[in-house]
Amino acid sequence: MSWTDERVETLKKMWAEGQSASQIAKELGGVTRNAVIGKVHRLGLSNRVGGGKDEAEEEAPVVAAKPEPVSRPVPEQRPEPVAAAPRPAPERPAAAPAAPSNVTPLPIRKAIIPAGQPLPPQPSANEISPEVLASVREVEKHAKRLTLMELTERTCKWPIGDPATDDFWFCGLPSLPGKPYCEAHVGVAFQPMSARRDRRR
DNA sequence: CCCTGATTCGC
DNA sequence: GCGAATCAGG
Repeated sequence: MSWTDERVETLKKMWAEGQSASQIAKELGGVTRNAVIGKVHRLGLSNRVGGGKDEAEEEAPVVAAKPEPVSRPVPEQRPEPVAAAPRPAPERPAAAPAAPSNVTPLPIRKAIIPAGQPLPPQPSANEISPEVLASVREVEKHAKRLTLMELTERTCKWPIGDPATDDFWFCGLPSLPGKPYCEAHVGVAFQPMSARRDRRR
């Protein structure tokens, strides 16, 4: 692969957006993150913050206040065509995590049905043992609260909170090799048929 | 160990 | 110019 104008453009764009070299490399394909970094330097568009080294994860403010300057209500034009939206978890386990939000320590949540659909399936979380639920809730206290963009192949992609509000993030704990979720969440996502059969209490 | 960018240097 | 190897750090 060579650095065609198009590829360079993608590189510039993504780098400007703050994407990491590895993410850019993945997007472009055919190159490693080293190649991307090398190109970035050759293009002279190195530092993007002004700091020197390291520039990794960033604690996402729980509530991102509106960046309204001081006296400029002018809604600046944001020409962001932004490429394809990052895809969520690729697979759908037997018991899809429809709304694990009911286990988060949040104030009373308004019953919002974002899709406006009846949500027929609803794999009733009642079929999950109290022990597992308890451990999951415990684990979620330690969740890394990652945003969609911060997820990788090795981070738990279990959604927590209400997608319709700002109280939404992903578990982010180390996922099991080959699995989309961490140990605790795999436990509730993948349940053997046998264990699912009339487990009442 | 996972990840990040920075630098070097043979090609 | 390119990018793997290496380095330095979180």
